[in-house]
Amino acid sequence: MTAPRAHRAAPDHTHPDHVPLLAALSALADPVRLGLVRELAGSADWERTCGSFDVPVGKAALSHHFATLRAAGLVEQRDAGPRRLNRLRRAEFDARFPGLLDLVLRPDPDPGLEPEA
Amino acid sequence: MTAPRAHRAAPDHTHPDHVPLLAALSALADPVRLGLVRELAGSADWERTCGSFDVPVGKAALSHHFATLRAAGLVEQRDAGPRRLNRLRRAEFDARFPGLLDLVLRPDPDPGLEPEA
DNA sequence: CTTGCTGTTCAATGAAAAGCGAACACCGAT
DNA sequence: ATCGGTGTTCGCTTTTCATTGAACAGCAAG
Repeated sequence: MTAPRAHRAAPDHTHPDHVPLLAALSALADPVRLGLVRELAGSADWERTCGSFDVPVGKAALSHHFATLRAAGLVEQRDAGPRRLNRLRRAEFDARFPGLLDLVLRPDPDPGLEPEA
Repeated sequence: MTAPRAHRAAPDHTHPDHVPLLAALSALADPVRLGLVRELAGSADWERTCGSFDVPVGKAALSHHFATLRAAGLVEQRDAGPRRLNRLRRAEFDARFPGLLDLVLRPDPDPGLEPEA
């Protein structure tokens, strides 16, 4: 009781182990969320707030995307005062879907090269 | 010219090398297409016709799904008389997105286990 | 307590995609 | 030429999902 507990409602997380493959794929099959994951992977744990990401959407949409990422077991969030800190669940997610994160974080070899002239 | 050429319009394929990651993920992030890929993986090349798959959709939707799979570099199709034979582009797709097909074809360890009581 | 910042929720819109039935096109066989 | 089987294309409906603006809630500081 003496510990400083958060009065804010804790976000509901889903552990990667309980995430269906389809949910994982769906979560990653979106340009905004893909950007979030990649950007998050470039930072240390708990170093990024939700608003610190460079995405072309408003706060509302952003909040929804983070909820999706939590439900897919990709992101863990912790409250720190008014802001919410994020962490990529690298090891856990990779244990559940080996190689998937590696694939997503690997630089795209040839996204849209023209076939031929 | 003496060779028996197909008068039918050949389906337009996209080589996996030219497929963006997002397109690959989107193609696989669908229950029907996921089923098609898995079922196709269980058969030898050019052994399955489009209509031979056990999916809960009509022909029209099925045709659309196959078009998506072709565009994602997952499936190659060849005309054989009135029917269209399919092949999973295992090696090529795996070279472009290492591990992704393995992941999809791996039996799901724990899709929907209840968290706790 | 009031202000300011962060993030979530609500209600609604718009766009994308999946679905179907019907019509059409192609091939092989009769 | 006609027919049966296979698959595609054409509208059209329905559903799903991303997005927004505004309202709301929590926390920190003044």
